[in-house]
Amino acid sequence: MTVSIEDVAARAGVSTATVSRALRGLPNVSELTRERVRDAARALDYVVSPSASSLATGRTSTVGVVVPYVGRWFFGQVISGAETALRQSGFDLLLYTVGAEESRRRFFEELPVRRRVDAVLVLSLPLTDAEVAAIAGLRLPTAMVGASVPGFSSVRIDDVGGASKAVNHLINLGHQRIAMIHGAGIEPAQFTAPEDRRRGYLSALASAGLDYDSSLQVDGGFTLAGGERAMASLLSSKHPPTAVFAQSDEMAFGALRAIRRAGLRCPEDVSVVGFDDHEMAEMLDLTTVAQPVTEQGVLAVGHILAELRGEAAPSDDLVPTHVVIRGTTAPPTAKPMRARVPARSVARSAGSSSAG
Amino acid sequence: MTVSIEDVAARAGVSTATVSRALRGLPNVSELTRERVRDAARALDYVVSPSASSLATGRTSTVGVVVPYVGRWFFGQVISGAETALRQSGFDLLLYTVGAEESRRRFFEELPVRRRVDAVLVLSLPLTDAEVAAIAGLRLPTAMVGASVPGFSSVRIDDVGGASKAVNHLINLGHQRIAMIHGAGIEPAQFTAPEDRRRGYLSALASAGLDYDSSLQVDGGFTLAGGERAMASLLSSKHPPTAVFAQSDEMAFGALRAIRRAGLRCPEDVSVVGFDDHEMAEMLDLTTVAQPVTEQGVLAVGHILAELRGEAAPSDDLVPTHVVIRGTTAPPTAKPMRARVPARSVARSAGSSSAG
DNA sequence: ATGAAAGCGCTAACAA
DNA sequence: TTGTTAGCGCTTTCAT
Repeated sequence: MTVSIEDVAARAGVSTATVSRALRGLPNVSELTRERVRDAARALDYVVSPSASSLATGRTSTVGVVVPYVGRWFFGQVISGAETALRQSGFDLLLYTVGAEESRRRFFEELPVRRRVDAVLVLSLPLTDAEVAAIAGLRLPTAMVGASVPGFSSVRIDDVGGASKAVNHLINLGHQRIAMIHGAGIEPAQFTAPEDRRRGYLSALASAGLDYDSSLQVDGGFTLAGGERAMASLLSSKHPPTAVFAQSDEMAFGALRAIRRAGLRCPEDVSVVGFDDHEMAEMLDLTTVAQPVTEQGVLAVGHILAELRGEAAPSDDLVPTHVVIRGTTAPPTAKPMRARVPARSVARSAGSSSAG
Repeated sequence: MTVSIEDVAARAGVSTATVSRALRGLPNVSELTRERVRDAARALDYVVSPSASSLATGRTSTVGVVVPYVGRWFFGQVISGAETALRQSGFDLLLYTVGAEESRRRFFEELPVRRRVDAVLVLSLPLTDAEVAAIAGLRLPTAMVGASVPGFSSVRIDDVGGASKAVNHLINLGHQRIAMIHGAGIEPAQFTAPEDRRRGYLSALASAGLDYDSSLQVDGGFTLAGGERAMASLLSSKHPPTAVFAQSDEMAFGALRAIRRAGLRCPEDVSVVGFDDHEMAEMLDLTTVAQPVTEQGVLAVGHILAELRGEAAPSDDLVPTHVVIRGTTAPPTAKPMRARVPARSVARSAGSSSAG
């Protein structure tokens, strides 16, 4: 029924060891023999049994990918990148979605990856200490995307740089009162994005010599509804901003809605820039900070493969971001909505401020 | 280093055969012995080696899931459903994304699932005849979601019913001139959604005694841009519809944009209903046809597990849909609709040609 | 109810 | 360069 290595060996007139060597491209096999073996294998439609091979080598040629949720553009892209890179190196991808509380608990409790994978990839999942300990206990090469944990390789975006690029874009347009809708530190400690993006925001303001006004920082909780509320409160303040930097596109979407509902227009009355380049950002014509996504999966895989080969110790990657300029940002207008006299006549130059 | 079944056997004072039986819950093991074995296993932190087990049984306890693309809400949900169901039955999920032409070709050429999985799940991937033949050649239980192929189990939504429910909703609101933006048959034959949804549309019109007007059927190519063009052309016709049924939410989004750009309003001037309940539908307040998504993954898994147990032959499921009423549908207004001049068409800034 | 032993299909020393 | 052989860790007859 199933053709085994013995069948191939018999047909090629060699031993099974030779077949194994020949098919895996090991040296010390004459080209003639290798051809013979290949022909036999092809003729018999032979496929190596991964279980047998794993059992013999102790390797599984499989990487476990742990992800909170699959159906979001971002994760999909990262997974695609990872899969391509893995497949290229002959690895399979075992998927674990642990978004639901229950499944997450079970995953870290039972660790179903044990004995099943050679390495682990954790995507955008800030881990608790106990969870980190569980993963560490596996003693497998592990890489994380979107979070950094000592001892594991990691791939993250440059949140600080991205945020300051976004804010610089607004500054270059001539804005001076620039608010920020942030997501407060609701998540575990490793989720450094809110803090990093805040730092980027502050440093951009500082290096432009702009005042820092704490009343211009509002919490949007990283949700659309939160962003809407935050924007509404900003608009109703006595001295509203002319531009807003939202720490996520979702919050920016909410902000757009709030602006519309307040009877104002974007970008004529208020400019908005988001962060993420969410799938819908293009559709809603949102200026935002984009990150290379697929690449992060590829990089993470690079890390674990290197570790697997014993070539490298855990290391961190910080990937750059760039501002995608769309229709929600424009120079401030000298409208009565603003109480202060705007400093005008800064060249529009949308393209020039694009950070590559 | 790694603890094996022998270690457990030694510690429990039984044979390896007994350990195997005890741990797998087989009968013919005294409760006392079973407890002893369980304790030993727990104490040693024993985990069965899947490779060894696979090699011995010929089963992999793994299911291959083939999907064109991971990062879309729909696929994510289906995968989640499938994974939960699989995990519950002790199966792992091996992921294959074949969206890219290249990866798709390689998948069906090399069939990397051979010897690796016990069954295959194909999600929303209309297969060519050659691809069907390749999968069939695996001789593995196979289920498809979103397409039906003779010989394989399948799970699909009731496209005909869904479409007619959507159109009935419009009819119940009082609409009489109801257009349809469809996606023509660009895909392989198995992609029956366009045709089925058209049938639902027609049957709803027919049973309401409404006239059928072929000029009210426009192609939107299943894209946002196409939907926008289609809607624009409908609006510019001499006798525009008061309501539109779009065969997909994406096309509906485009339609909404066209309406806005024409200076009209939805639902005051035109009602729009979509199909899919896309992630963004709620955000854009789109009335649409929703389908149970996670459930389709669960059902598909049910099929293959049943086949795996030899309990069932391939069979088909048709899952129901329901209309989600939101803000884009309303009764037609009495006053004749006329397009106003778009006030802001010039004000739009560069880089916004997302509708390309 | 339990044990002994023969594989499952491959890889990796070790020999030749 | 190639062959021999001993595992890898489990399951499954077949005995007992």
